[in-house]
Amino acid sequence: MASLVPVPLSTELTWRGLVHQVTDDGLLARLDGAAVTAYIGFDPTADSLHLGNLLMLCNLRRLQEAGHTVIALAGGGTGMIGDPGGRSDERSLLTREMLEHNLRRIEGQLGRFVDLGPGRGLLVDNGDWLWNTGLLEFLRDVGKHFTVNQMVAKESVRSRFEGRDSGISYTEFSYMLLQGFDYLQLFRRHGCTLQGGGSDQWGNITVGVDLIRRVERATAYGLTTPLVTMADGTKYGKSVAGAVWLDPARTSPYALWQFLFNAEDATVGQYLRFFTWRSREEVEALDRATAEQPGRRLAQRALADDVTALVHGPDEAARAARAAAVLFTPEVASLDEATLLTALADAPTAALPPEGLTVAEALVAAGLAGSGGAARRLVSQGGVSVNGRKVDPADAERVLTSADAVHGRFLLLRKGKRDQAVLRAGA
RNA sequence: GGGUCGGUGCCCGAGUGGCCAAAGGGAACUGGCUGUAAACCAGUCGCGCAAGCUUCGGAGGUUCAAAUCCUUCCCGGCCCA
Repeated sequence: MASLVPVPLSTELTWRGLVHQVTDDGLLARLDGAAVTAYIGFDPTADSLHLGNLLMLCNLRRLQEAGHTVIALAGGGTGMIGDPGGRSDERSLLTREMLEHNLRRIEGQLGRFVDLGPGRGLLVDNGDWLWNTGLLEFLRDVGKHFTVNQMVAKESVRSRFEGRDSGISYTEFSYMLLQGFDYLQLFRRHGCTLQGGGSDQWGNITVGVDLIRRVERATAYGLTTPLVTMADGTKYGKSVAGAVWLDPARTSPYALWQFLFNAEDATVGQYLRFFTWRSREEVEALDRATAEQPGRRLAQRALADDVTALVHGPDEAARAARAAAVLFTPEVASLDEATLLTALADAPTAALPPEGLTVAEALVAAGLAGSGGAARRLVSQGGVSVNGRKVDPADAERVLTSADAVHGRFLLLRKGKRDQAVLRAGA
């Protein structure tokens, strides 16, 4: 995982396409020099980080590997407010209990991606200062440095002014000041002089940079990364079922691997640059492979293997890859039980009720169809196979018996080309 | 607090007493072509095998009949104080 080649960090970030905007053109050169302290914030809006956050985690790690000190900031304070950016409507506030829960879970995840050793990295919670700052103190020390005029001009706020039926509460309007205050705190406490984030964070980051200049008369920097999007322009990391999470309980390693493996040709190269540690030569070779032999999906496989390993470890990645290989073989039914068992360990599974089920009922039980009608529709459209064999469109009501189960225990159901699930009997 | 406009299916959005399970678009799903891509083409897209049932912010009401009318409550936008 460590970059063995001594490529300057600025070069590294540039060829990977990770630099979107910088507050000062001199920043990249500085990154190749003496160690700086950098931070990126993560708000605990859910109890797990997702694929979108992973890019920021990767960036932190790249900074760290280049010798810089990194701070992962968990937004125990800002999470109470909610960033208005990128949203068309007001957020519903999290309760303090939910927030606490999310915070603990996310802090645990952050610690797995950045080295928190002394002098290497730090995990902080902005609740540490935000909960203890008085309102008057905040208004005088922070608010005084910004005019509403400039705050209103920020993209995150302006978009909420233009919306026909949306507005923005004073609460969310204040968010940028809180984030600016965070940066100031980290500057004072830890000498932090660089804040990173997605391009949607630009406005918030510059508030902090300005604040530090005005209050401390010091120069701090901001660096944003392009927003990761899919070929159709939508935000990356949202699957059909919602976000792709880093918590294996929410998104299994198998599901993560599958999501990555299905990356489009048009964007897989960008993802490899963003999310993996492959060298420029390797990535460009994979680009060529995609161009010349797209059907082999070598780039997608590399992406799925690397990122799954990064998030869940190499063993889980290998298992997910094996499960994919097995489950997408037409001969699944003829595999021996041991192979099947290991392959299925990661695939979505549900218990097989002892009584006979119709094909339609089995699909619902396995979670592949939301209702009986939907299940029947799928079968009649020819989109279902059981144990690798397509179900006749007229057979939705056929009762599956133990004779249909592989090794008497497994029912391998597949919807369409990609969606697989297993019903298994007994323990 | 006053005025005013609005809250429709995953999202946007039409519908203003029956012809409404509710137009249209997007998303999504299946099939075809492929490569477990993309694009494109076709079909599907509340629940139910069906008869039918349950939906249009919540609760009541008027009516043979309500997403559509009335009352009230909740939520949001804009303007005023």
